[in-house]
Amino acid sequence: MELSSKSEYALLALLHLADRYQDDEPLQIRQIAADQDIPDRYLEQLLATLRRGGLVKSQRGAKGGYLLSRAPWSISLLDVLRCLEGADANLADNNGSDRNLESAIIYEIWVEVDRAANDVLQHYTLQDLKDRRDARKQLDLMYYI
Amino acid sequence: MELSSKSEYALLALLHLADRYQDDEPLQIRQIAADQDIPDRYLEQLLATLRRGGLVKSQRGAKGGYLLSRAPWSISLLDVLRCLEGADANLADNNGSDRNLESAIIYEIWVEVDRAANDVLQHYTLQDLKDRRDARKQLDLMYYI
DNA sequence: AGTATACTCCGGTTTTCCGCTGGGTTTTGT
DNA sequence: ACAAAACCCAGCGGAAAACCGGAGTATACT
Repeated sequence: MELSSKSEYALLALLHLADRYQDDEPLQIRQIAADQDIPDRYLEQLLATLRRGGLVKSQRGAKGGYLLSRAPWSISLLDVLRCLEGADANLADNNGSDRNLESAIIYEIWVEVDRAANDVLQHYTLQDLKDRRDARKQLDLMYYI
Repeated sequence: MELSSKSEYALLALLHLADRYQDDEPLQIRQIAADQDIPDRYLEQLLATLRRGGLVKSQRGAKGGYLLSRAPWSISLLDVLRCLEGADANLADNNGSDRNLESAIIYEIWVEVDRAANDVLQHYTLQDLKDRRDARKQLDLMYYI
């Protein structure tokens, strides 16, 4: 139930990329890392994972950087988190089918918990995050005036 | 999103205790540990935590052991998990209120995810687990005949 | 062509946490 | 008195998370 730094960093970066989805100017790691105060070498790894997962595409060389490969409204938060933890690849995924009855029951409940969480994550997209942030910005501005 | 051994062990132990909630004969750590194949020294710690959380009470000395301090239907799985992770005590719990706007938004979503998961956990009690297990036992028996 | 800029790949390090173990103390029934 | 249990505290080993570094490679710009 803990939001890892990994997930947060990735989402922040993707939000950044979503902001300039229109123009095809790529955004550099250094840029994102500096803006959001994220260790750049670590962000690099995460973006590499996201690239392998097909969520972003990269442009190498000078003037290079990263771009969102799909539209912001087509990328759910579940997509992102799945991509990140899918990289760790829990191959030894104990489904608990071999354990005793009590453990199996507990595992069943856990599946329900997981589904409930995933339902929420699936229904939010990067665009939703962007919209919510922009709305909040607007609001803060109004209070200021 | 991972069911820890800690949580599973605790639930298994509580389920055991729920089974003999009627009689006031306490159940020993060794007993539970042996039945469910749990390292007893570790289980000891977990039960201590559950005791401090008020979910079980203990009887010291010979013929001692543990008893459920409340009725099985009044203890939700959320109660149990909260008790366990509350012990770790994330005192430095960053509510993200100090961070920037983007992080705050992400944190908000995470709160929703957490609530969705907790809703499921809250609505299952130890009694529910017990009932479900017993029903499953019944079912297996029928298949056997 | 040459150079600066950026990603890419691969590995190493540090820190943190989980699961687990051990030693010694205190309480209680017989 | 003795044994059986909970209690308390402290540490350990491995794995994962978080982070850093270096050498290589692709690309743009001049």
